[in-house]
Amino acid sequence: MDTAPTEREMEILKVLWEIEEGSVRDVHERLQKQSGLHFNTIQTQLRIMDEKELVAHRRQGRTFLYRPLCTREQVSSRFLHKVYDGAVSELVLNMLSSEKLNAKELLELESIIAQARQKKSRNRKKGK
Amino acid sequence: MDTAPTEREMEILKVLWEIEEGSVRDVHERLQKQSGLHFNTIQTQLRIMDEKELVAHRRQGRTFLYRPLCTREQVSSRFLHKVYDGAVSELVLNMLSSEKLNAKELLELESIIAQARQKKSRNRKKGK
DNA sequence: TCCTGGCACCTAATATTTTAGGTATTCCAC
DNA sequence: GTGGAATACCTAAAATATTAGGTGCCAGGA
Repeated sequence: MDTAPTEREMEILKVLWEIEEGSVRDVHERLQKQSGLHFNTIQTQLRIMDEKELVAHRRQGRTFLYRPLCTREQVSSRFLHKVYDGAVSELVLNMLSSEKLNAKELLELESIIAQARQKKSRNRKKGK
Repeated sequence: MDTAPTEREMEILKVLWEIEEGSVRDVHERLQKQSGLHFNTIQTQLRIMDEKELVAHRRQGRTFLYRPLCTREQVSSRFLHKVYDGAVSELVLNMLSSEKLNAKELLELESIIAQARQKKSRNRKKGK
């Protein structure tokens, strides 16, 4: 994964992130409703993405099963650095103002971070 | 802002977010070191971005001053929905695992969210 | 006045992405 | 076997993004 995924490649990756592994048909079916794209279009995209090493494939009988090589973490990290120069808190601040989270969601978020922090301090004590 | 900014457009937008408003020259100078792009290249990009309404311009004497119409919030929100189907906590979870924040940064993050939550509950009481 | 530098504006070449048609092969049902 | 369906593979057109050359205008200094 060196080149950033294009818009369409992202859509395909998203499907693969969900299903973990799938044939052209699997991806096509899930994209069909929204996009109306031709089967071959997806196939070609996947071949190109294979060349770019955004995905990899293995054979199962006659059909190829594709899996993502590029992860959501990688894509997100790239985005963070591209748009925010890596400032996570800036990003979060913007999310809070644009996404209208309810109290429960905010609480959940807070606890996610608290947990990460506690885990970190535990590890420090253990000398990890 | 309807079409998503392309890769290059994003770089230009990022400059405009920083400087708020600037001429082709301003943008070009800030991009020159990294990218080595020609002045006219930036000018053309800005013209196209103007057509797409990613930016707007006004005249100051003979020169155009461009400002971003597309905000970081918009770009981020779009990203969130495209990649995570809008699940903020998923995104944050991934950020926490990929970005290696230190304890201080985590604490800051936690407090940002706590503040947002408190503000929300205050507003609820006031019936806002 | 004349020249020069900076700019908008026009134009187009090149590269990349996006799309899908056509062919060949294989497998399964009949 | 034969026909049809599903698939990989090959190919290329169309759309879009990226890049920069060239022209002409105008303002300010010589």
